[in-house]
Amino acid sequence: MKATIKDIARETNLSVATVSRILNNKTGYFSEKSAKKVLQVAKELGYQKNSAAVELVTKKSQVIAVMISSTQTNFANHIIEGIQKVALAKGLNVIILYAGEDDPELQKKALDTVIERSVMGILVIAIELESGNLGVLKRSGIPYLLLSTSHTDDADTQFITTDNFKMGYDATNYLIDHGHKRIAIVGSDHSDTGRLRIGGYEQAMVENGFIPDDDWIQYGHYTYTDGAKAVTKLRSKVTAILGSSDMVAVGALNQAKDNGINVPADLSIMSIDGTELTRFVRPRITAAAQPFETIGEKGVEQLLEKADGKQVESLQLGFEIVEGESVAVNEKESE
Amino acid sequence: MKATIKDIARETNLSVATVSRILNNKTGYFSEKSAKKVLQVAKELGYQKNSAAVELVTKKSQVIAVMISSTQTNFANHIIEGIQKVALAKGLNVIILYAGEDDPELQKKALDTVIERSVMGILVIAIELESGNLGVLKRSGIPYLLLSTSHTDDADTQFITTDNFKMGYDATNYLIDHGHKRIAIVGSDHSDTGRLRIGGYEQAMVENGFIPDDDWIQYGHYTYTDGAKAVTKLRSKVTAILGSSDMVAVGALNQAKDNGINVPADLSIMSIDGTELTRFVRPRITAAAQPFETIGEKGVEQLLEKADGKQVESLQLGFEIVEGESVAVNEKESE
DNA sequence: CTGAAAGCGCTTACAG
DNA sequence: CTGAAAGCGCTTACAG
Repeated sequence: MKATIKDIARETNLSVATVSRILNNKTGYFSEKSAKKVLQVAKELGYQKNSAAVELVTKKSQVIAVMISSTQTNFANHIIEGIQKVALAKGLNVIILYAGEDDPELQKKALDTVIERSVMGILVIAIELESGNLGVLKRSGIPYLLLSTSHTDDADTQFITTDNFKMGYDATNYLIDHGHKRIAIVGSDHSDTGRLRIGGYEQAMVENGFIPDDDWIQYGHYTYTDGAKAVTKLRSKVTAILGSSDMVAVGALNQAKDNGINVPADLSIMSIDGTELTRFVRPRITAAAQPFETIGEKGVEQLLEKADGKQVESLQLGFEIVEGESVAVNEKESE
Repeated sequence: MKATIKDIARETNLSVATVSRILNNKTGYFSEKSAKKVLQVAKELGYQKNSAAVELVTKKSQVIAVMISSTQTNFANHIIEGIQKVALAKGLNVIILYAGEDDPELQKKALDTVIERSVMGILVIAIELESGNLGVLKRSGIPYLLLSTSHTDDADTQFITTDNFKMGYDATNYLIDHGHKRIAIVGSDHSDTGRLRIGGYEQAMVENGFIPDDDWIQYGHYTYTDGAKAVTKLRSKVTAILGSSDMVAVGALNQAKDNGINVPADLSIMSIDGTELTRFVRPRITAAAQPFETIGEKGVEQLLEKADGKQVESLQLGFEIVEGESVAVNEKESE
């Protein structure tokens, strides 16, 4: 039988009101003496507050919900770590829900769960919400923010990402600086994220007078297989590949090895993400490394602002190029 | 303003009792006609039930809580996928909480959160609960199960793991069958899991007449660094290394490469876990592959049994050896 | 098939 | 500094 404040009230000969005040430390509304008694008895009884009751009466929750995709995104963990860190500091609880990335049904289910619980805010990580579901989210009135996805065509929806255009641009320029002219970008999809990365790539190419062949842009879904296929398809048409995720880059690296192509001597490979995966392979992959943990931290901070009724802006964070050994100077074609 | 059943009752000229029955589909307690009206109005009003209220009155929840370690365990995702799959089928919600592995404070916080919400069950993945915290969990009266950790000295606490002893035993025998005699096991800790794996290793060695040198058993915490360090330390004292996790094995593999040691020609490497990580590196690592998804599925099923008041047993699941290219026949010493 | 009523465990104006 | 009371949104015996 779980103890309630009623039990504590009985034991201490105080009212439930006073017990409640003491347990919530409403300073000034109780005496030191009562407090001591109550805390003592609460401990003896192993009292645990009932969140359902608290939330029902206060109509607000101390819970942040995080929705992540159930498919393998190897960076979600890092974002969550950032979220946890800030949440802990602010005394908030975090619950995580898996939702399929492309399955509107599963998205809806996760969303319903979260809305039923009237959490104080929702952070959506790397999920393209189906538009009906985005509508549900909006109408719920619960503050939300998209992390690591952009959705630029909707003014009400803020997001936090790394500067995708600049990552594409800078990474491509890094390869160009190493003497590469025939460069492919592999594994981006047709979402904003993908378009921006490709946009950055194109601008860098064009600024340097290189017009990409059609097949230098290989679309995909940021997967290992996208990278592997591209290598086989492109063969020696390019001297460098920019993978739009670490997974793409590793897929490309392994396929190259399996095809007897030497990385980086015959083919340079670079990636966008820069998770530990790039350190687990040999050669280590040079990457535009996103500040995932910061995305999570800023996410919570912005969400709290929104919950306070403040206007917040979408954020595009910076990044850095972390070098591995997967990019070589292109001797053959350098001037 | 969120709609409640009261609003629906007013609009439909029915009582809240009837509305509640219809919304919960208590067949037999309402007419088709009323049902149609209620459902219609509920939709119009965008009604979402308030879980806090439901849980307060029914005193039970439809939520399974999953506690995972915040440190990098690359297999937790797979277990969670299994959990999600079964939970979805049973109409349960899953919430995930991160808790530090070695930080009793963080464990306590996660535990409190979960107990406050009186979830229907708790699944603890790969966390060694500090004993005070285990006590808290027990006293809460909430059914729980440990996944991928064993805690054999406590009869009240059930767990689901892969057969750790047999994994150590079979993997070692696999290496012995390939002509290896000087074999190290690296990265196990002093928990039950670690002891069992090492126990299996020792038995296989001894049965084949090989007495392990002291330094062939390198303790650790299943980390990349454990693997890397062991390679440098052991040099050519052994011809094969059994990593107690994929991370250990990859660390060993990379350090070997960095030290100019050829895998598998000069050193064979094997691992326990068998996640996708073993497929991302070259050579692919031969591994005793745990059925993580099944662990998750069985976890939910057993938890539900427990919630029904049934007695459940701890489970030790089978596994299979998945071959890569990281183990070679040891020519030099084979008879 | 339907409704009135009690109650889940808590918080918080209001009054003293 | 303390208490009595109302009420959060829902479910469910009980009575009809």
